[in-house]
Amino acid sequence: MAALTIKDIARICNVSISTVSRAINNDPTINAKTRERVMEVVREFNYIPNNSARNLKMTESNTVALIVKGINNPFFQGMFPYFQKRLEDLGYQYLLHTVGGDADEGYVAEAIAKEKRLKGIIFLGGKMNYPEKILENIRIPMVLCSVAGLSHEDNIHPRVSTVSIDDSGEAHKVVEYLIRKGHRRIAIITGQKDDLTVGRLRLRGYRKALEENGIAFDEELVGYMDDGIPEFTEANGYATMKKMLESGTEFTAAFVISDRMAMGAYKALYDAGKRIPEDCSVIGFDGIEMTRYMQPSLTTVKQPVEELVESSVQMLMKQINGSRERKHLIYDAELLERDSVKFISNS
Amino acid sequence: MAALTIKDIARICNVSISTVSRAINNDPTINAKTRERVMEVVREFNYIPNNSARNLKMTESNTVALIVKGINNPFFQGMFPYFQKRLEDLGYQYLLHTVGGDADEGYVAEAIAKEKRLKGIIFLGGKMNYPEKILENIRIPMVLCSVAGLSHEDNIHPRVSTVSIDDSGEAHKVVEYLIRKGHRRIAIITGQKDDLTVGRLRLRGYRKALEENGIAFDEELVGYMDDGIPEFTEANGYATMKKMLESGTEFTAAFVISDRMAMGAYKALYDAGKRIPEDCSVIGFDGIEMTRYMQPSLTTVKQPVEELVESSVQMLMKQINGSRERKHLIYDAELLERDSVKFISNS
DNA sequence: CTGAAAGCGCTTACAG
DNA sequence: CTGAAAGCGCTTACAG
Repeated sequence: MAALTIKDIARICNVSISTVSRAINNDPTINAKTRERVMEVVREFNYIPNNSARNLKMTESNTVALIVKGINNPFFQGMFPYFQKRLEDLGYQYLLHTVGGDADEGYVAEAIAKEKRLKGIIFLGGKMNYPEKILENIRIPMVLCSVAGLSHEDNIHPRVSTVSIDDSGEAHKVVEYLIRKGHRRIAIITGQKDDLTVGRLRLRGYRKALEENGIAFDEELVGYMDDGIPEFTEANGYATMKKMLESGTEFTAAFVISDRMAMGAYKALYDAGKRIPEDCSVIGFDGIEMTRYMQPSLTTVKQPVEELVESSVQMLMKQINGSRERKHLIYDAELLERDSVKFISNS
Repeated sequence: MAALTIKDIARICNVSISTVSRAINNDPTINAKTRERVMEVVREFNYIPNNSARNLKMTESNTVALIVKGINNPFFQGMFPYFQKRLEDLGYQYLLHTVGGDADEGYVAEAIAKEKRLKGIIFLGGKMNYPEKILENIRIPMVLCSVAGLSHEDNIHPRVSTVSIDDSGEAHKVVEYLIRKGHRRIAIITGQKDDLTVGRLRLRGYRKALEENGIAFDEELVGYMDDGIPEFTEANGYATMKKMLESGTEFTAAFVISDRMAMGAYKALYDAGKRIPEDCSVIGFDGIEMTRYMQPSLTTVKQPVEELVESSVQMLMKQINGSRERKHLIYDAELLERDSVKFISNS
C-alpha cells in the first residue's frame, strides 16, 4: 500500500540502494548489465523516485522557474511556449508557476528556489513595487520580464536585470499615430484608477503626446477600467466603453490598452450603432493572435514577444554563468496597421 | 551565503530546532512568548522553510492538484478560478500543474503525488487513452474532469470517477437545432483527422443527427483541423474554413467545435464576402466569454463550467473521506441562442 | 564496479 | 512547555 521507495527496489534486485540510485540517474560508473536489471524492475513496478527527497539531497538542479503573475493574461499565455522552448533547448528544466493577484511573488519565488534548488528565476508580469525588500533575499540569478513600474525613473534593485517595452513611449507613439490620422478627440481606456503598472504608464504616454501636440488633456476622455469586473477582459472593455459612450463625450478614436478590452469596446460601439472605423477608430495593445480575426481587424501594438523571451533567457544564462553585469533592456513594439483606424480630415 | 535553515534560526534564538518548527507551524503546545520571539527572528531574517524537507517528512499534506493537459485552451483557463475557489474554501491547498502535449499525465501525476503527498488529483482535459495502465499505480483519490474519450462505450478504470458533458450528444443537439432552423447543408469544423477526443465525439454526434433527419453524410462538408497549426486556435479555424470555402462546397451553416476556431471561421467567411448569418450561419462550442463580443455575437454551446467544477470537487472530497463509490456524471450543456444563426426556409 | 554511511532540512513521537 | 533523537527517501563522497 505504501508507495514504493528506492529501498524496495534495492531489496527486489538484491543490490544496495546506491546501485539503484546510480541506475536511475544513469551514473556512468555503473555496470551496464546491473543497470538494465535494475531498470527492468523499476519499470515493472512502475517505481517513481520521490522528488522531495531528491531535491533535498541535491545541491543543485538545472531548473529555471518562470513565475507568472496573472495567468489570465493571454499576452503572457502566448509567451509560455517560447520560454519553454528556449529553456529546454538550453538543457534546462522549465517550471511554470503562477501566483494569484494577492500573493507576494517574492516570497513564492524564494520558497520555490529553496524547494527546487533553482538555477534561476524569470518573473513575468506583476508589479514588483518593492523591489528592494522582496529581491533582497533571493540569491539566485533572476530577470524581470514585462514587469511594470520599472521605468527609468524608478530605482531598480542592483541585483536584477529587466527586459520590457517602454509602455509610456509606445502609448505615446499610438497617440501620435492617431493624431497624424487627423484625430484630436482621442479617448483612452486604461487601467483602474489606482493602477500603478501599465495602466499608469500608458496613460502617461497618452497625455504627453496630447500635450506635445497642443491638444488639451481632457479627463472626460479617460475611461478607467471598472474595478468590479476582472481586469483586462472583454467584459471590462465593454462596460468601460459603454459608460463613456453614455456620458455623451465625443471622440473620434479610442486607444484601448489591451486587445481583449478592445474586443469588448468594439461591441459597445456596435451596440451604440457606431461603425468601426467610420464613426470611431480603435487601437488596441499587445498584438495577440485574436486581433487579426476581429471585424474589422484591429490596429494594435504588437509586443516583441520573441525578443522579450530570448533576451530574458539570455540575460539569465549570463548570470547563471557568473556574470555580474545587469542590464535594463527596452525593446520596441511594432504598430500593426490594420483596419480599425480611419484617416479623418479636420476641415 | 548558503540559504538559511531551521538550525540557523534555532541558534540565533537559543532554542532547539523543535521549538522553531513548533513556532513556524503554530503548534498549540508552544509557549506564546517563545513563539513570538522565534517568529520575530524568522521575519527579521526572512526565513522560509524548505518545502522539500517538509514534504519529505510529513506523511500527508492537504494539497489537491489540478493537472491540466493543454494550458492553451481558454475554456480550461476559465475553469481555474472556480477550482481554486472551491478547493480553498474547503481548506485545501491548490496546486495547478500543466503538462505538455507530449507528456504522460499519469506519470506526472504519480510523481507529484509522491513529491507533495497529495490528498487527491483532478485531471482536467487530456485523453487518458490508456486508463488501465496509467491509473493503476495512482493510489490516491482522483477525478477526471472534461477528459475526452470516456464515453459510455469505453471501459473506464474502476478506480476513477469522471465528470464531463456528452460531447456527442451536445453536437447532436447543435445539428438538430440547425436543422430545425431550416439548414440541410451543414458543414462541421472538427478536430484533426486522427483525433480521438472531442473532435471524434462531436463529429459522431453531427453525423448521427444528420442521418436521423434523412440528410446524407457528406465528407465534403467535414473540415478537419489543420495539423500544421496549433489546435483550437483562431488561425486554425480560419485556415480550415478558408479551405472549405475554396473547395467550392456549398453550405448554409457551419458547426465549429471550438469558439476560438469559430472566430477564425468568421474572418474567413468575411474575407470571402459572406455575411453572418445571412449567407452562412455559425455555431461554436464552449461558451467562453469572448463569444458574447463577437460580431455578430456567437450562438454557441455553453459548457456548464461551474457544475463541472463543483461536481468534480465534491466527488473528490467523497473519495478523500473514504467513499469507494465511483460515478460517471454527465452534465447538460446549454445552447446559447445569439445572433449568428439564421432561419432559412426550404422552399 | 558496488556498498555502507553520512547527511540534505525538516517534523514529531517520546522524555523530561 | 522544551529538547534530543529518529527518520522521511534520496545522492554522493569514500572505501574496497
